[in-house]
Amino acid sequence: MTATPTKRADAQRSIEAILEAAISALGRNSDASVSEIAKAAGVGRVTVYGHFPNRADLVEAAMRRAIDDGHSGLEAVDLSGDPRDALARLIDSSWQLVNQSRSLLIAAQDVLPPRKIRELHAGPAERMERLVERGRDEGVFRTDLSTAWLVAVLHSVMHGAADEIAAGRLTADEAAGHITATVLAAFTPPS
Amino acid sequence: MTATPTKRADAQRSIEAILEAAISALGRNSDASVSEIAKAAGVGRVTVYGHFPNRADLVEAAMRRAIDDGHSGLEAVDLSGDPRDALARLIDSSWQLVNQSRSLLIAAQDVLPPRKIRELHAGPAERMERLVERGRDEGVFRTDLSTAWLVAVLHSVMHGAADEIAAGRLTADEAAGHITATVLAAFTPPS
DNA sequence: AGTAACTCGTACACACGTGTTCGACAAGAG
DNA sequence: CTCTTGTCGAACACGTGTGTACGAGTTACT
Repeated sequence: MTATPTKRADAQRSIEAILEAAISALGRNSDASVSEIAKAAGVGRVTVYGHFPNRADLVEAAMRRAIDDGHSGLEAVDLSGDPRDALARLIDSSWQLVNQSRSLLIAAQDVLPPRKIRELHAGPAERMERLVERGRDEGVFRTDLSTAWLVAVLHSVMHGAADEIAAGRLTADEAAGHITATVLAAFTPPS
Repeated sequence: MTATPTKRADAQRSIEAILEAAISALGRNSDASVSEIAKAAGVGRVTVYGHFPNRADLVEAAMRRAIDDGHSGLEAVDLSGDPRDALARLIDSSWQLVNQSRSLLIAAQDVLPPRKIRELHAGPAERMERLVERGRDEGVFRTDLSTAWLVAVLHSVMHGAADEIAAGRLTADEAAGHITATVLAAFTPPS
């Protein structure tokens, strides 16, 4: 009868540790096993299954957590003023997140259906799209290509930069500048 | 004593079928098993191991074959004249290949060390780099970013386009034009 | 025609990951 | 303090993929 509405403090700590470990472990290796994640969390493998029914559910929870954490930081970015400057600011802030959790994204893509992925990204993606739309309206971004394509290009270039860093041909410091310089040029209306 | 220098005609046919099936199967599913590949080739799984010691070696051979096939087609592309036009022509020809075998590339990345991947791509990549270099020398491509980065951007955008097609937000027909329009703008020197 | 090369199916050994069950034990909540 | 909740390790069942071994049958060279 005396149902316990909230989880016990003990359990909350475990869940916390597991999610953090999952983000970290999957960030390094996109197909890390549940055992590895449990070990990284300082927790037994069985305990993980006590809180998450599947590996898939665990990955989804980790993904959601990582995105939510990043999203709150992104919302602080000022998107007013010249869209080009605003885009540069947004890239500066987004880039770190994309670079750190790109392996986690791959893990999610392996396990989750595409629509789930899209649903998780809906929040951050929307702000980006609105900014691009505004730039198009104001004539500083090109309109001969669709907004969806321009956003996709931005994503591609960021992921490409992450690959270049992994390959050792680019340093993390240079990346943001390169991305901004490239994307801004790509978004400029053709003369 | 009477050593047979060349493989028997029988065996050559099998190897051929296996490689073709591997390219096709891995092109659809980057982690297709040896069984699947063998079945697709109309051959027993054991026969595959008779010609390729590992799954990794098989993937490498398939990758090499796919690249060589594509490379010979790419060599026919005329790279003289305005570097922008030449780049457009090269993209037109390269795009199909990248789009078709992107899943195969993923398979290769899963199994082969990065330096092997790079080594396999060395041939096609070199022509591309030389073209970009020439464009930079002639002042039509920007020099404030490294050649390596510009080439990486081109790759990223092509792979991104492949993703967009897979997601159903872009048709294969539109792709080449979008890629060219985007990359040409990205390569233009900043005013 | 004879011989070596090749192919096939089945079966085995092995490794790895997932998800579940069990019983003993610790820790939080009332 | 007591009882519920959570944790732990070990073990099990299951599935999947890799690579190897064997024996019998078939195909191509000479």
